[in-house]
Amino acid sequence: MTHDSFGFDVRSRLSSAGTSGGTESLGRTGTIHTPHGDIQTPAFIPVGTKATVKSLLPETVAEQGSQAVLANAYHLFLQPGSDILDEAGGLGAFMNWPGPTFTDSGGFQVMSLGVGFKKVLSMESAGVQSDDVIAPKAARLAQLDDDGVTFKSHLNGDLHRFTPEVSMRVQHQIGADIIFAFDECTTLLNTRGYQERSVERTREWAIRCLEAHDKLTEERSHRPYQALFGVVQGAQYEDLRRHAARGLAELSVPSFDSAHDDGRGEGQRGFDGFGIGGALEKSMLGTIVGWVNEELPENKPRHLLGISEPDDLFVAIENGADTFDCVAPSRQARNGSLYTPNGRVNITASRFRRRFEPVVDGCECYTCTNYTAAYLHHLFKAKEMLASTLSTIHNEYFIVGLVDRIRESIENDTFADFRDDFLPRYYQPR
RNA sequence: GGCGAGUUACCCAAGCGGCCAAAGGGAUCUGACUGUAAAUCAGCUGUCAUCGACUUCGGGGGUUCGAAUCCCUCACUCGCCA
Repeated sequence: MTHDSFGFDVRSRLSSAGTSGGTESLGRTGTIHTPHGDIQTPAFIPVGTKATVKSLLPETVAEQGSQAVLANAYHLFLQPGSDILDEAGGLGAFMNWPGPTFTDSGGFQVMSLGVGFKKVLSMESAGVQSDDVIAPKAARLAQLDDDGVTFKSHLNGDLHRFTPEVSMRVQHQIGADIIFAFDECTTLLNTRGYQERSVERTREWAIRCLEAHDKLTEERSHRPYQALFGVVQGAQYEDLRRHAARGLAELSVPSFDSAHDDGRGEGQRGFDGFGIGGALEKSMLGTIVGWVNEELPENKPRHLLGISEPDDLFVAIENGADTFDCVAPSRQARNGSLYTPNGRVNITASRFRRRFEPVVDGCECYTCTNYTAAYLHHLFKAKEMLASTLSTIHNEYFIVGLVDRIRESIENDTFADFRDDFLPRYYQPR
């Protein structure tokens, strides 16, 4: 009872013996099947917001181990326009990426345009709650209502409106293999009451996304099948998270599209997978992912949106997350912050001026096998664009490879050993 | 040889009697970045030090309660005219 072109198989489970406590672990490995290839999970998916992983050739993205890339509907809608992606034959064809692709719905952008937003907040700042604007970076560009969002383009100020239906249309035009429902992304600083209303709004939007998606899938049956993931919100509240997850998992709407029946019966459509999004207080990340994944069906993939810190990856995978995306590896690379087994280092620091060794000894990435830390240091100091390229290769390789090794450790039943070896070294005081 | 303009912290450059240890850049150094308005942003940069203290604005000498700022003088730089 699987789709002809999309599906998910669990391959092995994280043994509970390998984790703290004696309870059954939610962690697993598996395979996501898409029209453009399979993704072995857990997997880290690099972000290519505007149909490019900044500073990298698509061939290079593949060489450093990435199985898929994630682009953004909001950005591509504004520029060059999702109709152009459609004419080009879809995101993959347009950017010359033959593998699987994802697009984010634009919900997060609407949020971050509305308020100065930090996704993972520290405990201190999480203490204060308010629905007022939180430290706006500039004037608000977005206004939210129950039907959708009206916003000004950050590029030229043009007025636009996103609704669940618009997001679905845009994401169908872009044509990624996996697309996300249009959700409202709150911050930890919103009040409990606001989070409740927001979860309800996201659920209503999810229904509209499913209906619009079904219609578009029918209309555009000449295109490869696109899987739709619902997004679980609910901030740091257990009851809201569980309620949101259960609600989305149970959702199904009448479908035109019997060809893509997912097993819930002829003529019904539900989500193909799920995203976990929204405000996450770092110390609760694993707990929250666990609540959600206890409610979500085991036979569908779960994507944790916007996370890639090593400790977050371990704890999220242990709690049943399958895929991740995050801008951090590439952004930090461009800003000179490189990953090592002993934590991040700022390659622009003067101590690297004469370090004629790889950034990470023994690292098998293209950068470390061919260039020295001193050379990267120089490229940054000289503001040469090769600095971004070489650093991004290293950082993406590091995080993609880290998740690959976590996957292997689950299959070898050495997850806990690997984690307990890796994390203390990575976060040791320097 | 004559006339004019100038000399400010690592560099460029404001300041033209007190609010100046001295604007603003750059550079240096350090740090941050979690569904990318990010090749971005923040802090630091005379000395010692916790408040605070001490020595700076080409050199020297004056005027003044008080000078980077006014006067004299010397040195150097750059223009234009011989």
